[in-house]
Amino acid sequence: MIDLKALREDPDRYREGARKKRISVDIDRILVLDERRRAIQHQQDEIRAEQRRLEKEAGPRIGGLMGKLKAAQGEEKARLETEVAELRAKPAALKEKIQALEAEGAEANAALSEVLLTVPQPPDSEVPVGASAEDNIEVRRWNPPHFDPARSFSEQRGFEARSHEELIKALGIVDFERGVKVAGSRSYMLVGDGMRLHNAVLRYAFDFITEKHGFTPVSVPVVVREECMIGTGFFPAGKDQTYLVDEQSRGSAHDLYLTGTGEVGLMARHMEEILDESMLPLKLATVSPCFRREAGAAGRDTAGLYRIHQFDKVEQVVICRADEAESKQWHKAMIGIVEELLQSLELPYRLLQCCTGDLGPKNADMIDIECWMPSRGALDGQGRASGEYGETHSASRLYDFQCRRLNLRYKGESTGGKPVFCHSLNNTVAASPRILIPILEMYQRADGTVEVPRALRPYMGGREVIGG
RNA sequence: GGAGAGGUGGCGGAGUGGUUGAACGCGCCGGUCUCGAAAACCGGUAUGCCCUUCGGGGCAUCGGGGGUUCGAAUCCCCCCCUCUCCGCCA
Repeated sequence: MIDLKALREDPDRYREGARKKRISVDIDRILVLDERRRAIQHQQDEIRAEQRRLEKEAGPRIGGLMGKLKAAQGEEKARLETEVAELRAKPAALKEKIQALEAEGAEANAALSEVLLTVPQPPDSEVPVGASAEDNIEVRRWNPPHFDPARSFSEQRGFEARSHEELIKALGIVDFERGVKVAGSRSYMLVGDGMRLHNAVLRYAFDFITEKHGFTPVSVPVVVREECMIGTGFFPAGKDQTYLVDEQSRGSAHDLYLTGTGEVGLMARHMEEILDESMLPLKLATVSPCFRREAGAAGRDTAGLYRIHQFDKVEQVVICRADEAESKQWHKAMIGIVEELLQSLELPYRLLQCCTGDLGPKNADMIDIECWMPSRGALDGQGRASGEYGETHSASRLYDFQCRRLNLRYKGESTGGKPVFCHSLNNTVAASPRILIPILEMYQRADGTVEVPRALRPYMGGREVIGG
């Protein structure tokens, strides 16, 4: 949610922000609706004030007259009755006016809040302007010793890389056929060492973020109410990317939605709260299943573990004071944690500064982290992939956009005791099975077996190899 | 699924038709006392929107919506949510 007052004062900033994000939103309509709403409210307030004045003087008079009326007779009685009726009529007339205005105001309000929810957070000025992920800008790369994605896999390793799909098939560690039988396209079932490796990564990542970096472990509901989806900024824009649990047709009051990330539960946990400044920053981490419909992605990345409907993810979230420098610092820190994790897994990666067109409605700034995946990218003459970076992490900085929607505030000395919306940030720690792609492909050996990364061995019962 | 109880300010908890935006307690802030602190005592302490000559003023808000009434936290209707017991169940 953006600040309506700020929009009123500087509508161009929001026009420009939406334009840069390639999101269409009618700012003028908001200004008109806002103007109308305020005019109506103003009228309503004045009439109400008048009504209250009347009611204060008319009440006791009516009481007095009613007393006299009991004793009165004939003309006197008729006169008193008329007077009482007059006294009663005035506020009644005002009430009708108020009700008419109320209806009008409610309409304007509803229309306004609906459009307001679609106004994206303007991107930070330093975010490069661009149309889509194509225009994202590489910030830096990191390579483990003995491997550089700039040179071919075979040159460096002495054999041709197999894709994770080939490796999986040979090792029998993912059952796509039966996954599809059970749950439809983009479904899978991890089996044996596939499931073990998946769990190992998640447990490693979870311990990494909670034990090593002090984030508080929390579990999250993954079936949530709509307020949580709106509050965290995923709705209305992402509604068709989300699975709907239709409970209304069964007589329940509300439908529920499957979350696409643990971020929803972690953030929504604190909605409608006023935190004491001393509690901040809140550093939270969870591991949860994530569900994504992948609507509009038909035909893209259909094979393998890259784009699937359900996966598990360790997620980190920070809720901090409304301080630009502080939240920027947390953004860096959260990215640093992921870099440390990927380096410990010795996976080549790069950081991308996402351009405005790739940000999504809620972000002011976003850094993607991509791991090197030998099986992706353009094919050569022999049908061999050249390898390509593939997105595995995404670090978002949102200022108070999300907390405004969630009505998540804090107060303390620095706010002068007044409640102020918090800032929030989120970043992947590890999402699996997607992260298994670079792990399997980078750790494969000439004989088709896969070495277990050193960091994961404690989580694999000390095993060093999968297969063979 | 069946039966019942309840939703009031940051929290606890009064309040069943008339200056009640709301007693009282806790918490918090300021002051007195003290070398300092605690205790005690005194005072203050909701949010949102709008207007403002920046002193302040107006309106709304007691789960949500509608109704009765000159007037509703209080009465009536509908809805939502939470809790307890029973049933089922990992």
